[in-house]
Amino acid sequence: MNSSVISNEALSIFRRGLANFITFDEAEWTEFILHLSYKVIKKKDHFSVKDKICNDIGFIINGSVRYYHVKDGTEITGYFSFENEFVSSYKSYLTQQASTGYIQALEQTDLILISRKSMDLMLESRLLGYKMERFGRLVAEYYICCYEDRIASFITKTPEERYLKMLETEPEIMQRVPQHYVANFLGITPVSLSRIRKRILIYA
Amino acid sequence: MNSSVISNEALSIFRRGLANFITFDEAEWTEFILHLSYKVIKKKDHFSVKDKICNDIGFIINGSVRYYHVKDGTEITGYFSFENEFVSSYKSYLTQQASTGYIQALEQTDLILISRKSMDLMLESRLLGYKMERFGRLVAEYYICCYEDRIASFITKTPEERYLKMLETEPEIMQRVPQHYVANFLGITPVSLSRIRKRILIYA
DNA sequence: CCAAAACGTTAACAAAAGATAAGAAATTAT
DNA sequence: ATAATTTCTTATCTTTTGTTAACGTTTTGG
Repeated sequence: MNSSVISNEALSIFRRGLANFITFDEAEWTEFILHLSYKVIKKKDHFSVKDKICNDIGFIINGSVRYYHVKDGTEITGYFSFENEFVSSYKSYLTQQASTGYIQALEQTDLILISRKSMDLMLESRLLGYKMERFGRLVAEYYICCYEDRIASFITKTPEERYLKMLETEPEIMQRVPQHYVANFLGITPVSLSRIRKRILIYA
Repeated sequence: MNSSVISNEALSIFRRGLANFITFDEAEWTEFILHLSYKVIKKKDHFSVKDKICNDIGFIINGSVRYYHVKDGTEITGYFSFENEFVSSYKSYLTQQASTGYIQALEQTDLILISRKSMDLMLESRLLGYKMERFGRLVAEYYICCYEDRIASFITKTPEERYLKMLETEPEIMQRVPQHYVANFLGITPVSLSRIRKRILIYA
């Protein structure tokens, strides 16, 4: 692998981010980083593409991405990931089936990658196996919590309420992402979000 | 624990259901079932309640449940689980924080329970630990795939399309669940679902 | 630096969904 | 068995959203 090209700074950012889930001793870390690689994606280039298997989990050192689907020829953005977050077409990575959507860099994005092959090797590894099982479990459980909230918001909230909640809990999204992508993310059209914003302004 | 009261039939159903994720040898199974308990919930009784921590994962041997939130005094049903599926206020179970919703039996429901305490013990166990880490990972990953599809359907589909998709992929829901619950599940009101059904009938 | 593309707002109209209420049908409970 | 409750449909009206298009502004790329 090409771990040699990963800067110490990037590795240390990654290690800190991982600490939310798992910590490694030095021997483990040394073996672990042998399985990593580094990638820089230019703005608008894709991390993952429809109809292809997504073979990596990325960890964003710098930059941001959007997930989108194409329906009737138009792109519909479903989600974003920023620094210190993971990025993957998770279902495709897990099931090794073709992805149904795209992941595209919103700006130049630097990533540390764990390939599916590396992950499988680590899961079988004497030294790392146990810890990687746990790591995988904790990451998956973390995303389950996020997804649960997101689904609940679609069920129980109006688009306007979802927008207000988003301003409250993740206001940085509005700063970093074009508004029409945010509209899709909220499950509405860009025109509709513009109207909602106007409505709210009047009472603010 | 009270594994003694679990019928062999229920245990064997459970073991078959688990086989989608993990298989146990006899020694493991013997230890594993010591951590299980059995519960029968009467129709309309609750498996999990808002503002309380959900301390169990259930596996449905018989029956069905619905998940719902209460908003402005009205119940909004977000999901269902049936035989051979797990049931839990998953985020609450994982984070050990109060649940934000309810889980209620739609009919008399028989469950095998794994308490959070038992799960933690098994995760620490010499014999079972490794396997339970993997089990937890695979179950969480499975639900991530489900949730990803569900979120995508909210982003990319109209209510009518979601309804048609549901008829296609999980038609049994319409058979077993009151229609106004299904409406909530689709993110719309019962009146709206009734109209959609009428619209579709005309062209069918 | 300039042309092209992308972005956000607004308007006008159509379509869909929400709210409320009423009534029929089915289910449940006593 | 029948009274009560739940469920589904339908109607009316209001609100919201979708659609399309136009316009000005900003950003991007060559």
